[in-house]
Amino acid sequence: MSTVARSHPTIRDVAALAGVSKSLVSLALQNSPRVATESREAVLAAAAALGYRPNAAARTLVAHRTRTIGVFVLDLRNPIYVDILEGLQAEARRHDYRTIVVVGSEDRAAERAELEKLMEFRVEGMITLGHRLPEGGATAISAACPAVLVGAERRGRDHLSSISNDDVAGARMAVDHLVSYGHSRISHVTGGDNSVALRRRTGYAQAMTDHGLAADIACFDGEFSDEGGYRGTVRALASTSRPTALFVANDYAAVGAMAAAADAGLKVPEDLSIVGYDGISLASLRSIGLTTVAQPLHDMGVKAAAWLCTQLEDGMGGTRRIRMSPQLVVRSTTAPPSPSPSPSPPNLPADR
Amino acid sequence: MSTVARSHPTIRDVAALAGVSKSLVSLALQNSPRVATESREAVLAAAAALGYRPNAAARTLVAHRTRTIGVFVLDLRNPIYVDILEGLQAEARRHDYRTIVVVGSEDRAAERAELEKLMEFRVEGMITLGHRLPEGGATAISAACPAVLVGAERRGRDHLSSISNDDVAGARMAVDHLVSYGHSRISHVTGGDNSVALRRRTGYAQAMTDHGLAADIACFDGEFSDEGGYRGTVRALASTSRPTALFVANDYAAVGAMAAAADAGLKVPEDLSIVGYDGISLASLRSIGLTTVAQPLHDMGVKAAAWLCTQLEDGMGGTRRIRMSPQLVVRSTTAPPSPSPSPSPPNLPADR
DNA sequence: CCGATGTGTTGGACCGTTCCAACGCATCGT
DNA sequence: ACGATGCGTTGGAACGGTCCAACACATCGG
Repeated sequence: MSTVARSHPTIRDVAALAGVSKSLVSLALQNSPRVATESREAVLAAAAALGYRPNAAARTLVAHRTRTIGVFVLDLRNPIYVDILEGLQAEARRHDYRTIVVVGSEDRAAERAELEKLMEFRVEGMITLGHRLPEGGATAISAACPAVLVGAERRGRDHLSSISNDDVAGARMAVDHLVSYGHSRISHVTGGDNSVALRRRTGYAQAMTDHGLAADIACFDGEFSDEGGYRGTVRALASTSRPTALFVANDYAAVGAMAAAADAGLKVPEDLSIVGYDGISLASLRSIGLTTVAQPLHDMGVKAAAWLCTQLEDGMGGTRRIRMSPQLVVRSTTAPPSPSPSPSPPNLPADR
Repeated sequence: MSTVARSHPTIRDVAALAGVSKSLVSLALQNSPRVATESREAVLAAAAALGYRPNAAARTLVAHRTRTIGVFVLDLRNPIYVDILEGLQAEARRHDYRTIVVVGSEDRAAERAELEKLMEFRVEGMITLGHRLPEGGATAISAACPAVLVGAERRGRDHLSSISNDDVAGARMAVDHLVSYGHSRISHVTGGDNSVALRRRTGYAQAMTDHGLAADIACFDGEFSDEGGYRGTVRALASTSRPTALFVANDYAAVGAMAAAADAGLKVPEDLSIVGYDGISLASLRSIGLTTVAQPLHDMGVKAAAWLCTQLEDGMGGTRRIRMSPQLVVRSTTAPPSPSPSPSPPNLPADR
């Protein structure tokens, strides 16, 4: 009892059963005011009886609209994208747009093909979260439809909208916070040489300078990951004038930094204060309680969708670059430096 | 220079430019062997010149196939679904199927509508990760197309395929591991009363009984979350015969358990061993290093897609229930119980 | 009684593809 | 010289909807 012939009933089948023309069925289903209540009910009943579902392909073919926007997400493992995605979908829904999500993949060719399929589906707009578009991909996309890049800042030339948090300002907040606690030997574990990491580094350096701590600027190479944060922190702690506080490029790396501190026998925050960046939910876990600079992730998603939808609705082009302000969230990994600067450094972890 | 008229060129435009008929263009683009090389090149050149992209809607309308499978994901915040999703997409791609993802939402109506759209798109099959389908949704879906439920075990009646890990066996692994370390006072912090949590609890009880530890069975109400694990653990530690080891219902809750242990002044694993469940990447972070029962997440995704695709390709119906074996991953939160069972319990955290 | 007006319904064109039957034209065997 | 064969190409039907012009029919005002 399950070798069902999965052929879907069409509008004609409904029409036949209801004893009306297919045109009338169409009208009735869009509940046009000009169909007689009697025939409307007949149509509805017939449709229900047959389990009729309109065929989206046929509809979009004639309507020339899909009311769909494509979303490219670099990496679903990174929860910041999930938060953004959520905001974005809610807002799109409000404007009566559907979203279809493509997840970035190791296999660049497959990824590219997937994007191509999106265009063949005739998505009306695109939003990318974490852009690592195939070379020329950005312009290829923007040639086909309006697009908004989230979490990326575009340099000058191309006409793509973007929306991002102000990394420079965020980094300054982190430093300001630590300075307000009385720290001065504040080091930075970087997130690599991508543009986001670079901006955070810049903000760090600027803030230190502004506070008259230019001499204490010290950056250690890290990465946007647990491991990267661990490695950078090991090096930072081994340096001659050991920092009393660390600004780490993102939350994952900050968690790695906490592990490195523990391995070095340092207590957080007593012996070492740590500030992360991003505000992922991991940071708020009880056993972590990381002080961090939180991006307005949900809001960034909302704004991105809102702007894209107005563009689509008003048919107006034009590019906008929105930059939003992050917010410091103080938890339990920061505190004033301990009064007694431990004179003999405790056992350092083996450098790996 | 950017008020582009975004009207897409059609196959006719290409034909006109190449000086051939639209039929030939169609043939050439599917590179049929029977078009002259000369005209093929003309077509390709014209298509490139115009930036032609086939219209997926038109294609599927006539082809009656979308080569697309719909995926419903309950909650992207839970990384186990992301792992499954990844495996699933890779496998689907191998079979030349595309996937389109719908994310669960608070707004049940919106969620339902989204699912409905999926059917209107004529996805050929469905996979659901973490089923919380609108009532009757499961059967509604299976009436429209073949479906596979991942991470759910179906009871008897309906004809839906499912694939899950063997929670009972996994829970036994956790207990066996702790027993092999010499623990006997092993308590369980539960994951609530959903079916998955219930099965894990059953496995725990069975294993305890098998080891002759039936008298030591003790379950404390928790939840699949940081908070839930914390609360359950606080209660477990307050019990008269304090456990030396804890089997916690999932990894998030286990992380909460670690926090509770720390708040109680207990060291993990010296004073308390903890085993989680799921094998999410959070568990492998340096500062956590959780011993856990890992589900073969990626593989579950692969198997789900593989089975669905064969069903679609061979047109054969029939339901399968696959149950896969989880695997114990030993890290640093488990150890033999400390020889001196601390006589006076240390300061307990305030119950909150 | 007739034209105007309005209400409910209908056939058919159209959207952009794919596919099929049929075509023109060389080439070939007899 | 002529039918058969093959290759390359073509028009047109179909897919399942939407929408428009046109229709039948009743009602109404003058």
